[in-house]
Amino acid sequence: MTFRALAERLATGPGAIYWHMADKSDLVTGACDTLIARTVQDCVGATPEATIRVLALGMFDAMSAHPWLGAALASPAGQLPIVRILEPLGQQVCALGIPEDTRWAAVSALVSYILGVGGQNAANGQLARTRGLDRSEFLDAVATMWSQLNAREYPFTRSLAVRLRTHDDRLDFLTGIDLILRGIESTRGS
Amino acid sequence: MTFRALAERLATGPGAIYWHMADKSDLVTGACDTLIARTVQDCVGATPEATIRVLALGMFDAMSAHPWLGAALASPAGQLPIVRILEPLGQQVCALGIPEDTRWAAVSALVSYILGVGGQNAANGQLARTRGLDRSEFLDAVATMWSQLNAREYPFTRSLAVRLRTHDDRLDFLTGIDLILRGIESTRGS
DNA sequence: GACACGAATGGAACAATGTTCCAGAATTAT
DNA sequence: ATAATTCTGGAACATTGTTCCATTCGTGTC
Repeated sequence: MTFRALAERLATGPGAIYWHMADKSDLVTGACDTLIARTVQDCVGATPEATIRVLALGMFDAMSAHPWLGAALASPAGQLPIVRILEPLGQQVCALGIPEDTRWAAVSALVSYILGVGGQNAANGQLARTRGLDRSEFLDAVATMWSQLNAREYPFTRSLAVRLRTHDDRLDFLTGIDLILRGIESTRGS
Repeated sequence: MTFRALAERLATGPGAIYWHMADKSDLVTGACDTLIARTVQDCVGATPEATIRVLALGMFDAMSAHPWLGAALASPAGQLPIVRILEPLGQQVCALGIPEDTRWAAVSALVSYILGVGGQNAANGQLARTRGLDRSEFLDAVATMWSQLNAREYPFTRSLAVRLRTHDDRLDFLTGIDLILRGIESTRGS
């Protein structure tokens, strides 16, 4: 979304926008903020783990629905949008009974993973869009490239090529969350 | 790094560069590729877990040393640079004895986490640089902002503010990797 | 040795985009 | 009604990726 496009949609000029906003990062951060606030509120599950899953999935879906979110969340660090995600995750990790000295590691791993997947997905989507491919065409292209890799150097990647065409991003994402959750819980006993 | 700066450094014009490269993404992808290839080669540890740790730390250090890497790795998805990371991680996960149907989840979680942390760190660094802050000043600014948050809405984030000033990015990153590794290994039995 | 032809150069120009400027319109206060 | 402040919107500026093209360089040929 460019400033001129925004100005046209608002039937005004760029200058009018700059009277209300300092710069583009202001605009984007604000949009992130309201969107994430809406996404994060009323995320409750039966258990802390379930709540974390719901939160993570909410973020995943928000980033899928708004491709700019993934890219936008990468830049304003420590800012309000990130805190809006950090806080409920942290509260749930506390509720899990994780000792204080490992809470930060647990929460930071969750946040990094969520933002990492989101950013990667957003980039994939944007790449596909600029090339005029839909999702399955894009996956096909990647799978084909992977299957053509050198068999001796890239055995593992080649073995993934088939599975790639039919995989479910959302499910894989949730599996990753569960993986981290299990890792977190295994620290509780030690 | 802008094309004009690059042209000046090379004592030539932009046109000369375009004779050899298709566009900027070509240039960046190429740079990523050689850098990651160098980073990933000879990553060996005593055990698969240790090797994964070494690989991840290598990527972390490379992204710290070259801030553009984090941003660059977000865009070319499924491309060679990503595959260069995916492959050795996958091989080590295989060596861990993870059953085939959960290998993808394990590897994809690792990759997403590594890229997520890298991207976030790169963004933090860039933000700090544009504001002319060094690392400790930047952490101070974030810690101060966090400690001034509303106590009722953001208890967890506030409780992190103190710890933030003295934390070690590299160590936290490795802790996250260990978390995921433990989660991966706990799937082996089930 | 002169010439021809493709490879490579480098600087000017173009297009898109974030940003600033400013003359004026709209609104509000006195 | 007048003055001052707020707000608008379009023109202009700076930066950056990219393209164009006249020119130069190197190499093989007669």
